Amino acid sequence: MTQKMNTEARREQIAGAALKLLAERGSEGFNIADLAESVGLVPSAIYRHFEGREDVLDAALDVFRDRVYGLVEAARNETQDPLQALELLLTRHARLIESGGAVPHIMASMSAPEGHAARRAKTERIFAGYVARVEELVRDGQESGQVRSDINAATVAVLFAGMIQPAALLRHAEGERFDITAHVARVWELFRRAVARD
Amino acid sequence: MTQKMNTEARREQIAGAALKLLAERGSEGFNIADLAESVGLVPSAIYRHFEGREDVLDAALDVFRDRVYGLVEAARNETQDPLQALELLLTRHARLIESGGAVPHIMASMSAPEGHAARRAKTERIFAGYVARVEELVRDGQESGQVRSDINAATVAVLFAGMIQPAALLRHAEGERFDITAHVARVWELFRRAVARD
DNA sequence: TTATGATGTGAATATGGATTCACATAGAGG
DNA sequence: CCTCTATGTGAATCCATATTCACATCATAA
Repeated sequence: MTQKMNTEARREQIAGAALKLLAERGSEGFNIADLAESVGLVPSAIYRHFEGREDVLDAALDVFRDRVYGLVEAARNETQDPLQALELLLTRHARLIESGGAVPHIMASMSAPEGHAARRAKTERIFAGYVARVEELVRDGQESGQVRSDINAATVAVLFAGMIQPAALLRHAEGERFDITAHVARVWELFRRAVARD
Repeated sequence: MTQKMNTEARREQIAGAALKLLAERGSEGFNIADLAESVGLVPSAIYRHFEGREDVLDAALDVFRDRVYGLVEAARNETQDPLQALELLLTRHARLIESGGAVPHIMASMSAPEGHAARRAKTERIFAGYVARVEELVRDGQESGQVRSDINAATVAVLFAGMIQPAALLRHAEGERFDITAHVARVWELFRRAVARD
């Protein structure tokens, strides 16, 4: 028998594994059997720690949120320079995606079916929260004079998110062939030119 | 009984309806019963015109591809000015999204499960084809001297796609509250500054 | 007008996964 | 060392959908 664990540790382990599967296959391809196998358990064991499938997905989204928001926090703490923080953030995203992290198909959960409105709402909140955090960074940049003040911070934040999403998609589609690090470096230059005060 | 139609017309009708549902709910929430109802048929009738669910999704993706590529063609034909064509294209995307068109969650099909590799591959091809077309427009712009020639056309094309995806997501999430037209107008200015030769 | 095939219908049937349940056992606390 | 409860297991069961099938009916063309 697989070694027993207390439910708190197990929950975290399962949620993490679920996020990984979710990132690989999207919520459509996500199923309890594979999840259980990926943590060395039998399907029914999952129910010792979660109410059911939706509960697992909910927990996975929590992990996702913490990880992504954590990325923003880390970038913020690493430098006082807001523009540099954004660049750092972008790079970290690239690294996370490269390591099969997540991000792309998670957001696809936003298109969750009617019945799973809660999941959808949660994903939307996470995305909105992310954009809001980036927006704040942009505002800081405007106050520090590095970012043009004649542009809308929210718009910039959405554009920033737009640098990540398609890259993640391409990475998922083309795999190794797509050099996300190089792409991100190039697209950053474009972004900088768009938003930096000359 | 619902009026009979010859299979060609019916197929088109069904594929169009399927695309609509897909855009609203994603492939996870897509089911034959709702599809049938949306065209005033009974579920089993769908099988008179399609092999099965995957076949329907395949046809819906065809409609999507034609529509999106058509947008690019239309923008191209409307003006000789490549940069203006891109702006037109962006605006048209916004309008398509606004009218509940599609785009966002379709691309989420890229995360189709293992078993549906064909669907996934097809979606990837469509996305790649879209980016390639935009890239060509960017190249034209570089040749005409409107777009900086020291930047990578492919990178610009991906960034362009990145202006649309998150906007579509937000539109889906926030609905009317998100003024996609206004957003697109603002983000276009950013994009222009990033890529236009001064 | 009528014969015929194509299209539509409703009632099965099939299937893949989630969920439940009765039973087994590890492992923490006394 | 013993007990008792939380955790793990395998075998059902349930359920939502896809899919099939026998039958009905419309559309068309001879």
